[in-house]
Amino acid sequence: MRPTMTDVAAAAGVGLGTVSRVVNGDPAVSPAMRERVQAAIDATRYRRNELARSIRPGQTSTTLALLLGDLTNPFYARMAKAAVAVAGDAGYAVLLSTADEDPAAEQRAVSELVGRRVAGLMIVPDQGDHAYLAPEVELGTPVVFLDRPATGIEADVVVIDNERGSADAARHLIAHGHHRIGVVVAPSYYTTGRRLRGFRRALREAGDQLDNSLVRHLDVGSAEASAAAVADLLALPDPPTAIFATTGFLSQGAVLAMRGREHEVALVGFDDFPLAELLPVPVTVVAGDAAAMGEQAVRLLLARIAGESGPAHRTVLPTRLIERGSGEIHA
Amino acid sequence: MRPTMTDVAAAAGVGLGTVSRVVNGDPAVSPAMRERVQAAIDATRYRRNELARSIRPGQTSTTLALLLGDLTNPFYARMAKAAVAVAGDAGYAVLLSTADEDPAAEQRAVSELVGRRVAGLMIVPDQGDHAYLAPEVELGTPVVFLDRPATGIEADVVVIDNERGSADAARHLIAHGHHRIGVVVAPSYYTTGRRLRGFRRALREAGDQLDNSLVRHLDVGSAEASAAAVADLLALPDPPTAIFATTGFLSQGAVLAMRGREHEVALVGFDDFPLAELLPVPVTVVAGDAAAMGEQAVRLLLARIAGESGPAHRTVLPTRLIERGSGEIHA
DNA sequence: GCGCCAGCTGGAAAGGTTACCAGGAAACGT
DNA sequence: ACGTTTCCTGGTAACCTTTCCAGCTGGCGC
Repeated sequence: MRPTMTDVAAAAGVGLGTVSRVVNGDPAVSPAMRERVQAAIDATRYRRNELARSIRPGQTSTTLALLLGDLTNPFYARMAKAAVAVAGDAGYAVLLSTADEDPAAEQRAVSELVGRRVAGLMIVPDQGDHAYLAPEVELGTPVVFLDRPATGIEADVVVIDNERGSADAARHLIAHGHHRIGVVVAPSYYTTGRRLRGFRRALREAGDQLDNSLVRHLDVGSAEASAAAVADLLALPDPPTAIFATTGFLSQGAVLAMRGREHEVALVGFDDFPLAELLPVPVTVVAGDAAAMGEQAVRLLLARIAGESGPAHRTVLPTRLIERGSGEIHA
Repeated sequence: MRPTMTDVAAAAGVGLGTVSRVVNGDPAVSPAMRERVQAAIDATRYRRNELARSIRPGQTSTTLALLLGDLTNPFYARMAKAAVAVAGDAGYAVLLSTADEDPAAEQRAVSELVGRRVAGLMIVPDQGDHAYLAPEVELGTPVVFLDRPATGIEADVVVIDNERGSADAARHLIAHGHHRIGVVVAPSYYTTGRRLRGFRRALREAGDQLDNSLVRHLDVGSAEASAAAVADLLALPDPPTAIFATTGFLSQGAVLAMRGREHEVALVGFDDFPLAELLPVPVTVVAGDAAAMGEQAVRLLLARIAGESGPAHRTVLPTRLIERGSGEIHA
């Protein structure tokens, strides 16, 4: 159906090897011959078959895989966008796969991707054990974890500085006079745990203390669950003067619950989200650089593909506190 | 490096063909033999090489390609998520590529993808000519366009009903007593043109007329540009009582510009966006079903891959008016 | 002028899989 | 009991590309 090198060779009346050399820009071919073959390539509309190319031994395909939970989360969308861009610049395509936080689905997806002989795997891991990846890594498929490390295997990882970011949030609230702070914590594993820890520690270092009765651990990380928890907190006899939400979705839920009482309660959230500055009361956020995370992951992968074999790298990206004036106590 | 069928055959002491049959679930193999081979597969950790598999004649790879402009746009993110999910269910992986609205980049990306012998292409096309795709389609790679049709080639397309959706928006505003309506139009080609047309026609059908001096065509589709244009409209001696924004980003810019005057001016926007209901004044939107668009595109592609060869399909998905109470005139 | 080297070209093998063909054994019918 | 059919298995070719090797030609040095 599609023209092959053989077709081009026949059209140009040359050998197969010569066509290959021209296609790959091998300098060991005379200008006249190059021109003749190129004409045949154009005439036949030949396009090199990357698949056939990468079944050769030692050859690794020029495709990376990105496996993540939810593309609808703007953080992951930005991450994916950056990863695709950087990979594309290096001549790599990106196979996108989703696992929706389901360990079994993740494992199935990895199996699919490995079957396609991707040159490297980028994974936003869930809390399950990732020892099952060891044979793949051993067989030469490098793996990079994003946003959170994985248990059961040692591999490169790119995370943001959850603790420091949360500490910044805590200090921001303290500086604005808050002592009674409610916290909504998403049911995640690594990131939210770190965020709570960093927040708590910063308070302690400031001579303050987090009131555990004001910390709500949610069963699901949805805005609705957060809204319910925050409403509950605000209904207390002695409600908190500020809320810290550990994820973007939770912040949105908090905004929902604070409707009409925006000026009584301050809100700081982890993860920036679009429109945060347009809300009735602008929300101060701790922003992680999703694009940098995606870029760094690709770079790590490319280095491993190129043969780098040192110990696992751990990249910790800084966060940025974006103050949007939600700190003052108005009540 | 990685175990191959030959390794499995050697381990099990059987022929290559038998291994292939077991791997592919061919029923013409005795249970005893199946078990023996399966044991060897498990022992060697064999995984079928999809690349080698798909270079065979007639065989098409089990990979689809999705080429879009901006993954950061929540509409496209939802679309991509749905497409990946549906494709995955059918055993297809999705190669994600971005073109950032640049015709040259798009063409380069398509070339890359075709080189990887994807079984089908999903493209969110920009305004350039797409005749260059004709040879690919002829050579058996089906193409589906999403969100907007492409010129220069006949292919399946999935769009939303831009005109009817905008007409709904117009009727909504009329029903709430608006006659002086400002419109911000993004510099896009197909969608925004349709939206403006549908909006204008609905007004005319209601015996009203769109004042062209209140229609602002933007050079860029950013929130900032929209904010500037809306601010300009609101600064008129006789400002509009309502704004219609033709895209989600433009709506957000309008919200920005309307700050502090939310209760004087109504806002209706095309495209739903997160947090629209949390804004100072909830924004009524015309929502297209991005997920349905992605799903339908994959389905069309799979049908074509399966051999369907009729004329091009044109799927027009309905929109939904989500009223969030922004219609009343408060001034 | 002859030999040698460099430069260029052609051919063949390999890589992992599938499809097809042939062959062997067992079972069944007569 | 013999022939035939069915069931199962093994081997081989083909897919498209790259790599390696061999061979050829022309040029240059001595």
